[in-house]
Amino acid sequence: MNPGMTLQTSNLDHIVGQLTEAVHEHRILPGAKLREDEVGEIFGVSRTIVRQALRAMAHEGLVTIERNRGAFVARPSIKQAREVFEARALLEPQTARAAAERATPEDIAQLERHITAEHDALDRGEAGVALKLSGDFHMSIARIADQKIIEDFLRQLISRSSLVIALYWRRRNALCESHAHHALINALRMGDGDGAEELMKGHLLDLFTQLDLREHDPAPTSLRDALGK
Amino acid sequence: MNPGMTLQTSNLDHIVGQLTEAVHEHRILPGAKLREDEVGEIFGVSRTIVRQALRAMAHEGLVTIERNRGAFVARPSIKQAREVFEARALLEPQTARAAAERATPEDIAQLERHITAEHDALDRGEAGVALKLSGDFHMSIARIADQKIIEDFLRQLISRSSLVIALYWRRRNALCESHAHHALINALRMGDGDGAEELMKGHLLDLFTQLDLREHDPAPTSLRDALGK
DNA sequence: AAAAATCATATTGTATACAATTTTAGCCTC
DNA sequence: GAGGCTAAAATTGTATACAATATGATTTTT
Repeated sequence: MNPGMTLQTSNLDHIVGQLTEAVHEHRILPGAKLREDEVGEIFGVSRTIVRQALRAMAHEGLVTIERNRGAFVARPSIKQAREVFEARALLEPQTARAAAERATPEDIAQLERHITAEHDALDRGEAGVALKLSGDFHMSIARIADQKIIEDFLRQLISRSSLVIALYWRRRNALCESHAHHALINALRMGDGDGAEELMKGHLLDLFTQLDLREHDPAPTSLRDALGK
Repeated sequence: MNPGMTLQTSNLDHIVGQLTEAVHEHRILPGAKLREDEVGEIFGVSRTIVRQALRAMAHEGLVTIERNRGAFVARPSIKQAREVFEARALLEPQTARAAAERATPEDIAQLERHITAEHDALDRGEAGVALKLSGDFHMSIARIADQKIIEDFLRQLISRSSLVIALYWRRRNALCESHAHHALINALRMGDGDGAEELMKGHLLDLFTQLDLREHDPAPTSLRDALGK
């Protein structure tokens, strides 16, 4: 639309993006404290901006803010974990159907590049990166469906899913979502709405049943290490 | 849970609540500017708090923030208006079903009090208040269904619906939702999940088809008058 | 007179200073 | 050594000061 435009992303967006990515990739774990000074020093901004970022992430469900105690990466309860996947089951199958009816060849190509990157990350043993890319894959489908509001909701749900997986994922080995994602792409390519809807439904159920919804606490993380700064 | 507890709602929550209510009741119309100084003076807080409040409302979709230009009550586009009701159609029927399966007698009683208040407001000619109560009615159903996440999503959708109605409502006369709401309560009382789901689906479709999705601009509002301060 | 440029004002963006609260460490008591 | 009190330090909450930008009036130019 404006090819030469220097896609200016604000300082705030950058901080939210970096922190969000780190949480999605499990470099910062649920329960970790996000001190305002520390974050501000890392990114070279004042606490004013950091507080905006943390509040934005709190609105997305990624962060919990406790008055006078600070911001922590959220720890979804077992009930919340259930609700996250129930909500996804309500939104995503229908969205996959809409995407199947609208997907262009470029859309398909982009999804395939996504899958490739996801696979590569797994090969390199970067499970966190693969998980993050998997979330991006689901977001892409919502984008193809051209439903901005549902896309927003899904962003929150995928963020929370990442936390749920960090807390309740059963096995130590990584999620292997390639097959399900491949099948979905095929349905999208064929314009098979029914198939896409069913595949997505099954995929989400599959993910959910691999959770072990028991209480336990995760190890804390050093923020500086997680952000590599 | 703690009967004597002084339900302390923070200063910030109070401002968000007051502004949100004013928008829901159409005392402040889409496009109206919310100057930080003005809001701060009205509520007796500094711009720091006001900015938090406006950003929170932006996250809910009630406010649009334009860099260096300020915050305005959001003006959903026609496409967004459509998406709002599509999303509601995806979430609310299922939620009504869940509510029908869980509603207690107290829940029913509360809903009926709601309807009464709504009716009274209409009798007094306070269309905005009635609209706000109608939104509360839908929120109550989500609460009864005991789905916090969907409740959050629905809050955003109902907020946006209020803006959509302000912009695109066809007739000058008020929405008459009493009948649909009464029928819904009956289904909930009977524990009739199927009925509740169908009634909600029809109710939302009914609302949507009464919109006139054409462009036009609304009159601006004085903030002080709207908040009565 | 219309359009453009300029300056003054108003408003928002960010950093900093100070207040309020929590956390931590030290010390005492038992 | 465990528990509890006190004081210091660390951290967050809010207001204010200053910088950057946008807005609106005035003047200048054509």
